[in-house]
Amino acid sequence: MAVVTLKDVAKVAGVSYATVSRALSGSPEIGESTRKRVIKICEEMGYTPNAVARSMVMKRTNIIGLIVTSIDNPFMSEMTAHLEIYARQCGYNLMVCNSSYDPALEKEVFSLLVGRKVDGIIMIPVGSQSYDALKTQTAQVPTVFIGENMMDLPENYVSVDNTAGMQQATEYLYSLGHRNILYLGARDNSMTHKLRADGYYNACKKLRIEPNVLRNSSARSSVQVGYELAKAHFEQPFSETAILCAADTLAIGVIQAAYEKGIRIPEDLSLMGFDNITFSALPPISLTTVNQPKLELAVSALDMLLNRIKRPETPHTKTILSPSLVIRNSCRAIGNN
Amino acid sequence: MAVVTLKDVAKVAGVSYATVSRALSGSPEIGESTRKRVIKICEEMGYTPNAVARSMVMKRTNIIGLIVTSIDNPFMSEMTAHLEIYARQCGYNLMVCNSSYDPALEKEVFSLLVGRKVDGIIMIPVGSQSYDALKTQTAQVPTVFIGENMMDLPENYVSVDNTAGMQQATEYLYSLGHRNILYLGARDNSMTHKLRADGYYNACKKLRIEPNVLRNSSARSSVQVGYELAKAHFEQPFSETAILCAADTLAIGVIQAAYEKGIRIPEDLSLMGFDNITFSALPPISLTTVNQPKLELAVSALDMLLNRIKRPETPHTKTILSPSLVIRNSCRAIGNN
DNA sequence: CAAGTATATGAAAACGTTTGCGTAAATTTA
DNA sequence: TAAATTTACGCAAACGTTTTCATATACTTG
Repeated sequence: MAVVTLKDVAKVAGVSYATVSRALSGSPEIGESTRKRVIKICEEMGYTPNAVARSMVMKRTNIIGLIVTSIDNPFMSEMTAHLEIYARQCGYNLMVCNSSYDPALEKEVFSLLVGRKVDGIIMIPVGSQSYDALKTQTAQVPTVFIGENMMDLPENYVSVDNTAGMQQATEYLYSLGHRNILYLGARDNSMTHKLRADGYYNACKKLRIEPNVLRNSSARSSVQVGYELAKAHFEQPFSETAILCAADTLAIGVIQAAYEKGIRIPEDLSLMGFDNITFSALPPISLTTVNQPKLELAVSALDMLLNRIKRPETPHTKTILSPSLVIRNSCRAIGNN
Repeated sequence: MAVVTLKDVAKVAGVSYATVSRALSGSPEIGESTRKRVIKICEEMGYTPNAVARSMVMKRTNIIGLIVTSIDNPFMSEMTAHLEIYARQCGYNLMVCNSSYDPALEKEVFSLLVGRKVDGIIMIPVGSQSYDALKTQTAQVPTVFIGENMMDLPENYVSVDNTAGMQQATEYLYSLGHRNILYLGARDNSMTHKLRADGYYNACKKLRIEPNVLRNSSARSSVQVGYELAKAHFEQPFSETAILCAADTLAIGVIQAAYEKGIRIPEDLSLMGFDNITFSALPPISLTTVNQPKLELAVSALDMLLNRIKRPETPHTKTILSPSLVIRNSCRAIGNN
């Protein structure tokens, strides 16, 4: 069980351990014959370099920390998968932490990762307020935020153009003939949600239709919340021909409430979401929605982080990606003339 | 940006760095007054211990490696979330890697984690054959497998009693009056699937009904595969009143195929799955299924691993947990007399 | 109060690498 | 062929901790 180290190899090969190190690192300061001989011995002895010791001297761990609110959330887990695969290709490993939607915990795991000397941190923050809480911490290690739009704050982030996406969604419904569109699930405590609502309002103004918003006063957008909001709404008679949700999860809750009321989608009511989580593609759901390009978000975020790791002095950058419409079967055209 | 180290603190405090170390580690070999003073200075200077350096001397990283086939799979991501939270409570961080269902990659990331000097590895293997491929590697670091039943192989694993679960599912359908039950999706290359099929056969024998199996010849159980199998099956007239699927994903594919054929679930056909992935609870799906207790699997696996880390000489252990029926709305009772 | 014991602290080794510097041998140049 | 240059390698420091051992001081005890 004794682990074989550089020194062991050096002893067997009859060279100094500097030579072994150089043989392995591909340094030019070494003779070709010795290199081959040393490498052969390394293989025979089953030598694996100790990454911890290397980190110690190189002052670099090749680990990047990832903080997400909750891994078991389709959006996050998909992002995580993309990030892990791409990071590994770039020579980095991922240390993953859940913040569990708790700002205090978010701060705690951030410190933990700093102590671990990760080379950088990518995080999907609990909310925009994370910025203030983490201001001192993000100064200690290169950090990139994903998903949450930090506006003009001096932070690095990559996000989707939430406003344009929601505007596009509204216009799509309009193009199908809908004039009475309920916007369901606007939240006040999230910049992302504010921006999405803006998109809806913009479209309404442009298309000259009356905005109609059902707010979500809770802190999260979950299936449960969508269900409750819709259920209450369906109690009274309503005149909307379409519901546009601030998130896919909400839309799935609406489906449930509609089902219970005998309201058919899309025959009786058109429905749209936002995010394009994996669920939404499933045949029994088949939700028309706005896609967040998760792979591109992941790749951009990592590229941005790697850049900052190389050149920490670079000014902060933001990348805003374009969302796109994903048309499935939850909306139908209605006569409108 | 200069990071403050133990030595810096020692210099300011006017003590040796051994003393600082002791003050922080809660060693009793230190005067109460110095301890307080040192700790205060640490806080003032914003000192964070360097985990890498500590790992170096302690020969322990407090990192555990997690290898999953694919993070963006509801079963895995839920397990990962449980594992991360519990591991952190135990003082460990998680380094997560995707094997992407590729045995070669699985082997590669395993070595990578060994080089990282993780204290232990938890893995959801690509398949039972992973055992042979990794035999030499699992000898290098404490390893626990999750999900896949390794039978009597000398490995540590925690799994669910797949046979009992599927038997229970079959019996449930029987109790609802079903006598003609199609078992859909049996795979040959997976021990887990073999055991599940065994459960179905056992029940059939016990209940004296004729087994009826539709095999899956591909390597994975996906929604797509379920859809294709069911679609082909539905082309000809069939007499089954219920379909029991080897996995929830398959069942969701069946729902799609049924929907397209105008077959209503559960009115025309009862349907069951296995795993209880998050999807299955969603209202438009509402699948009756067999639950794998994911939290318990995660906790048992980590406990088992931590034990082996403490006492590597312990003989191999296996834990088999009990699955349980989750009754939702995809099955109905039929007259049978 | 002397001798012994307990307590608080410092010095230094160790963990396994990478790398700057020095130098002997090999090669080139004049 | 002597001098200059290049090449190949070894030595040892450094990275930031923890911990063993030694030791000086303070406290106990008879």
